[in-house]
Amino acid sequence: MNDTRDRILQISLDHFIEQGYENVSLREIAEHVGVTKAALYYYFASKEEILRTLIQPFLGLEDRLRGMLDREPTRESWAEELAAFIKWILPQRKIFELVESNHTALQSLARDHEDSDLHGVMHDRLGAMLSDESLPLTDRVRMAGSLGVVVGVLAVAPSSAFARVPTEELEPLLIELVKGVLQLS
Amino acid sequence: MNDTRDRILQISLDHFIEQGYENVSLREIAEHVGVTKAALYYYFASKEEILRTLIQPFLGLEDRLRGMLDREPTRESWAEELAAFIKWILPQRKIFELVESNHTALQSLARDHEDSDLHGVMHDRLGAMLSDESLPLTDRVRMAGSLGVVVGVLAVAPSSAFARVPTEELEPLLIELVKGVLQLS
DNA sequence: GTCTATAATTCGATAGAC
DNA sequence: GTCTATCGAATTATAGAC
Repeated sequence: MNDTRDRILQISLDHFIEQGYENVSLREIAEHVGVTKAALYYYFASKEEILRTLIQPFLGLEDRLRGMLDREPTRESWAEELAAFIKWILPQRKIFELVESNHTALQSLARDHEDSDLHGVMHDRLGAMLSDESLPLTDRVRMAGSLGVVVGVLAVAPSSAFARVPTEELEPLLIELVKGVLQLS
Repeated sequence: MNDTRDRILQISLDHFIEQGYENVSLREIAEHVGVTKAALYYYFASKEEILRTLIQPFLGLEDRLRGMLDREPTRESWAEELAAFIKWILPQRKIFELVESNHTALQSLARDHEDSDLHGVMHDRLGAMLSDESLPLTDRVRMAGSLGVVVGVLAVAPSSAFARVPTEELEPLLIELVKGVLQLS
């Protein structure tokens, strides 16, 4: 019966998104779950492990991004990669919110463990790509902007806004927007 | 001679952006400034006051946003408002980064004080606008996406990427992108 | 203005009973 | 599995000397 464990995860997810990982205490989580702080430690070895469990679906992302950015992207290839990313990310929108609203927490999480540094890799590779002056500035701005579209619709906009719009409806709209920003439509 | 005070602000700004407000201790700031923790309290009454001083240029934003969203925006009016916002925000890019990477800190900051709730207002109004089902879904997605473009280029992209691109060069590119996403070009 | 020293609180984590 | 009780560490903030 993993009921308690599931509720810990669900409540942690909600609170981490709304208040930020660092501002949520284990006492607070335990209160909402209806147990004491100590009970949390029966299921998770630490607060960080709760966070790490929540973002587990994202761990494959690092390799994905490495491949994505190693190929010296053009506007065309970037559009294709972003489209694939959109399809992959849409069913996990809420966890994407968690990741996007807790950059710094994930950063230190990866620093301590020799864990895969999700956001560090993304940040560095993105920086390299967008700073590469062999590409025209307009292209680089469009690449950053097209990524911003995805983040904007899925994570910057209040979750209430599009939370109930089904994935299948959102996906083509997003892909069309991305292609538009990259001047490929 | 406000030299120490200025260095406190500058170093705090850098660290808050890179590590997140909650993960930066006053001890750490004092160390980098070259004084002791206690000296910070000669210039600022609290850690929060350092943050509040840094985002002071943004305090006018709340009224701006209120007006922006009270007019039941269309794609056209939203494009105009965003263009004005871009022009206003560009000279303060770094502080925009601070705001964007510290949502939750600013949220609790506003909760305690009866201060103007910068991000709370933005969040609520945006949510209302983007949830308003009297507008077609495509328009609402485009509005969210156009905002995402701005955030993406100025704050999501690593600061190294476009930090040295002059404002006058970035402004027309951004405005063109926004208009494109809103199908107005 | 800046220091040393310390108070007061909170948090993550552990020990051990049941 | 969950509890009570507590530890140790870190943090913000203050008091008072210089």
